[in-house]
Amino acid sequence: MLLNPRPDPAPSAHDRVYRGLRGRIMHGELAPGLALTLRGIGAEFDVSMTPAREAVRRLSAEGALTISSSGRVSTPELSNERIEELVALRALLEVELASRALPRAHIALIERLQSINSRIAEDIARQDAVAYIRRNLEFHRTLYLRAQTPAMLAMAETVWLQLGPTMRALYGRLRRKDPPHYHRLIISALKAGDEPGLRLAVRSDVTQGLRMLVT
Amino acid sequence: MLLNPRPDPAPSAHDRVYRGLRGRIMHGELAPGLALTLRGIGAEFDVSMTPAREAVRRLSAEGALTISSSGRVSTPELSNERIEELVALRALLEVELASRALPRAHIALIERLQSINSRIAEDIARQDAVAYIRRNLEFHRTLYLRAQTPAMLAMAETVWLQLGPTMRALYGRLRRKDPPHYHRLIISALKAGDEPGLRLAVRSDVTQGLRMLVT
DNA sequence: TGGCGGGTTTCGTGATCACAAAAGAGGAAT
DNA sequence: ATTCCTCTTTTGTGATCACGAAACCCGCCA
Repeated sequence: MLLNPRPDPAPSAHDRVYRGLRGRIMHGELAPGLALTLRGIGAEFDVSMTPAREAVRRLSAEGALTISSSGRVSTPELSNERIEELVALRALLEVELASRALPRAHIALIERLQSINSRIAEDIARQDAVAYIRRNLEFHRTLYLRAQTPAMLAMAETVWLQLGPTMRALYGRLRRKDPPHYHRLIISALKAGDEPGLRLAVRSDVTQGLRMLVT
Repeated sequence: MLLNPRPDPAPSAHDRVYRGLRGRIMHGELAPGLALTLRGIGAEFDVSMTPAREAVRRLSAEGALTISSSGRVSTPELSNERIEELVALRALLEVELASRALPRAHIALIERLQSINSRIAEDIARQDAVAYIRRNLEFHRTLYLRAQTPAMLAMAETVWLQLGPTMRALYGRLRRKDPPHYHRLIISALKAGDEPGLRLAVRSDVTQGLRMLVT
């Protein structure tokens, strides 16, 4: 028996479109309020309208896209109230995820987090907002994977997805020079096995950018 | 200008299908592991396969349906680990929702909750599992609506949706005779403005059924 | 009695098409 | 210069169809 030769020999068309769009939205490559068309998406991924529509509908179910009453598709423009709510959700879910990951966080994981963190510093030096967002989410996901709670992680990723376009608008405006301070606090708390400190550090890291978002 | 005469003159076909299936799943009218077909769904709602497929894909994105590698659609059969995780998510989200609703809970709301609660007692006496589940969720939704946090409420409903078929299997097995004890505790805590008591009561109510679920 | 083939039916996928509604462009009237 | 109207283009919706693969049924063989 071959071990995992290619478990996905023929990925379906709608899944390719879904994954492609999802990545761009989550990583902030699409500005808020950007209009999309089914035919355009289909042409871009070289498929017909049918799989494009399925991908769009799935993404709108996850809050990654909004569909107007007339069916027009666009990236969401979030109100301040909704942004605050989504940040509160991030805090709620991610504090729990970090807390559950803590007892399973070995030294190898911590080293991996430090490695990601140093690459975040490079992205900041390069002023690459998209790479920064992607790497920042990789930092969080790497930690939360250790919680072994896939449904909870999926919910957190759904929140990231909804905040994607808005985060781009934020970090494009923000001229950051230093890597995120609270990431170092998270790593320290992990090393020390300090759960209250970890919860506070994660909450602070998630909440930190909120002040600049609310205009 | 007419005030809200009929803001929805022509509901789209896929939305009708989506809402119909979603209600049945959330209220436990479909057993876990039940197989569905796109053509069957289309025939039932009198539409073609296209809107049926969109509705199914949206529901699978929300975890209300599972799609096998060959594309077959069925209601999910949850493992014990996933059930525990979803119950933990319910506790996390709903405790927060209740806490946010507390300062806005006027007497009219509390009376409405009591009214729903007494109707739950009737459903129990009638041994009507579906009505019981629906009314129980109505109790929780009525409270959480006061939190004025639509994204958070939507996440909680998504969790209910995923647990729908499993809850049916549980409450069908369980021969309950008394209305849920913790609902009375929730109402008492609301009356007293007792936030810690409210959080504990909600958490207990959500967690209570778990013991029987895990075989 | 229990497992194994082979043919048949059923099913999901994705492309295409007709239709209606919405958006956009461009000019005329004020 | 601005508003309004009309014609054209663009867009989403839903039905239909061909195709390939998966599931099913039923009889055969051990």
